[in-house]
Amino acid sequence: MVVRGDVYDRNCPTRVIANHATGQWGSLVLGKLLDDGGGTKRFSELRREVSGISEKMLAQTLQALERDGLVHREVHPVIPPRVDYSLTALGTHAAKQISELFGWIEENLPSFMAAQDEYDARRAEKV
Amino acid sequence: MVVRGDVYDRNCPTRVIANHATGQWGSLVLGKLLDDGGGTKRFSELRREVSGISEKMLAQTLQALERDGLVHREVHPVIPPRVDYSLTALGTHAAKQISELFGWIEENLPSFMAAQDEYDARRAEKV
DNA sequence: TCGGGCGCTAACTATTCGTAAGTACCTACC
DNA sequence: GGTAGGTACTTACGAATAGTTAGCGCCCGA
Repeated sequence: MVVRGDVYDRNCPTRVIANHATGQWGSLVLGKLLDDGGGTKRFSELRREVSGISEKMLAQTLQALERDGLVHREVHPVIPPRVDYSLTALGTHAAKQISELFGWIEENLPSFMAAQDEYDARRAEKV
Repeated sequence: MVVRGDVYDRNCPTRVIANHATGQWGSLVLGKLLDDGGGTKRFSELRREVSGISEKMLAQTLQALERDGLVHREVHPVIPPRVDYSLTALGTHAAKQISELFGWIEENLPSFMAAQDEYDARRAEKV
């Protein structure tokens, strides 16, 4: 009787949410929003801090995360326009997990690079 | 002097690895490989268990994960062909983090669905 | 002998993505 | 006073990426 998702089922809505949260841009946006301890960030701040993201993808990503209830969006009707983004309780939990994983990957970069070199070397000698 | 990655830098190799590990298919493959406690899984097992993945994407995903040193690939030269995939030490750690996040998302599916409904309702009334 | 499974790969197509521009308004500078 | 820049987006279009289909050589069970 319990309602529980299953990411391994292609028809489960869980998978869509997982993709938003762990996707290329979603994960980075969540990570950056966590950075300043649950504070708020503006659209243009995120654009600058998440290097390489386009305005289109940032807008699209933020909308998906907002719909999933991971991010809170607050519009201030002033000129120039000002919109603040922050993590919800749900979003904070997700962001912490992602951020932890990313931190671990960053620390272990040398191991990954070594693995890649080894792989490429093995490939080269077999050809 | 410390070599450490930065996922927020578009030129850092860390980002590529993060994308492989958290991407749509990579994350699910890692999760499934973790499922049987570090055992091995065959190509066709993964294809069946990760619902919706195509053979092309599974092959591509496994190659990327192998190159990054997250997955170990062992070929048995028998007929019919048999290839076993398993997690490396690096991969096990990553898979645990992903799996934890996915489990949490699965448990909280109702919260996410509620957030989406609320978002959609707000949208509808404003139009 | 016919279908199916094994682990891929190659060719083709649909979908998504990134790039560049436009929007409407304001501030600062020369 | 005219131009350059900043705000938060949206739209249009070409490029990259993902998914679909088919094929490979070999074997097994029906």
